[in-house]
Amino acid sequence: MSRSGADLALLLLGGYRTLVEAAQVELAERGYDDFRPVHDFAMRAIAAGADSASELGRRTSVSKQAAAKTIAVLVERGYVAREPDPGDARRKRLQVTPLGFDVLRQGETIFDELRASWARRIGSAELAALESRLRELVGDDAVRADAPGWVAQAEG
Amino acid sequence: MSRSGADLALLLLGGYRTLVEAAQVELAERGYDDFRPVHDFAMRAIAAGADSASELGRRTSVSKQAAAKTIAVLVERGYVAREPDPGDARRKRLQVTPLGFDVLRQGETIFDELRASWARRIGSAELAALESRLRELVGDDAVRADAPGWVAQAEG
DNA sequence: AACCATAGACAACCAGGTTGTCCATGTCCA
DNA sequence: TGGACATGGACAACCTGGTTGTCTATGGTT
Repeated sequence: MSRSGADLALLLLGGYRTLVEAAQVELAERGYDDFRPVHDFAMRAIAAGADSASELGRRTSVSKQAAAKTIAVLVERGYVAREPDPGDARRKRLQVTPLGFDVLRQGETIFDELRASWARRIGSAELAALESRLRELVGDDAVRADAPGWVAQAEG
Repeated sequence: MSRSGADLALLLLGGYRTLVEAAQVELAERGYDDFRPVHDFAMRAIAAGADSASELGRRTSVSKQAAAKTIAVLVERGYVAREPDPGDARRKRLQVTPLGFDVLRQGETIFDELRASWARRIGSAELAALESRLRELVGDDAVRADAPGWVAQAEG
């Protein structure tokens, strides 16, 4: 029985952390090493149309320089391709590669499996209730929005 | 209605982040600038008896060097005092100062107020249920343990 | 043609971590 | 008592994921 607000915060962090750590381990076992939430965020934004470093920065609430650094690692790992934009010589067009989509899909699956295992433990209804209370409290957009800045940090 | 495991993770992160950001802002308004969870953790460990950098490192699952860096900022801000240990010339004894206890107490109060405001929004019973489900899922020790490494990162 | 906005590269810096090395001190044991 | 080992802390170099500032090349507008 926690009466303490600080404990509540730690429980929430603990939940996030538990899921992410498990996902990271599982992803590593499937051959995608050192894949972090920040990479996932960036790739999703790119897949969703952020096709340049500046645009990625804007969409993820991060400086274009920070975005460029993340892109550099994604390119190096083969998850994202960067090629000159034929229509604008300033830009380098970004594209998620097939390998990149693989890791996105697997990450998604893993998180869904983790959620399912939680549902088995406390019951589907309870989990759904937990989610909807939380959604009420933090708002729907906490889920999209500028998680990255934070996500970057809530890792290990 | 989220079916997605990824959304669940983001909701949890969003919750943590919402609380911490609000607390940070409020603490800053009360004159404690740039006080981060990592500082809170370290000070609590010191107050609980981690009276040297090495010991603090052990208790917070961090290298002694990292602990020393954190201590340096706490000392610089006057939250922690560091003085030679009379009984062992290798050690520097750490102590939370009265100012340090102030900020701890206020942080605690702020988090409790935030929790209360959440309780007003979704109902005490609902919030308590949310906490106990979460506790079931992540375990009690997620609340204590080695949050620091993570906390360090789940900031802004 | 002149001017301004934009994309991206590069460099310096910050926080909070890591590892490795080193020295001074303390402890233990033959 | 002396030598071996363990411990505390300082220092330096490095990592990641951010920041700001500056610079160049290109594009768009008037």
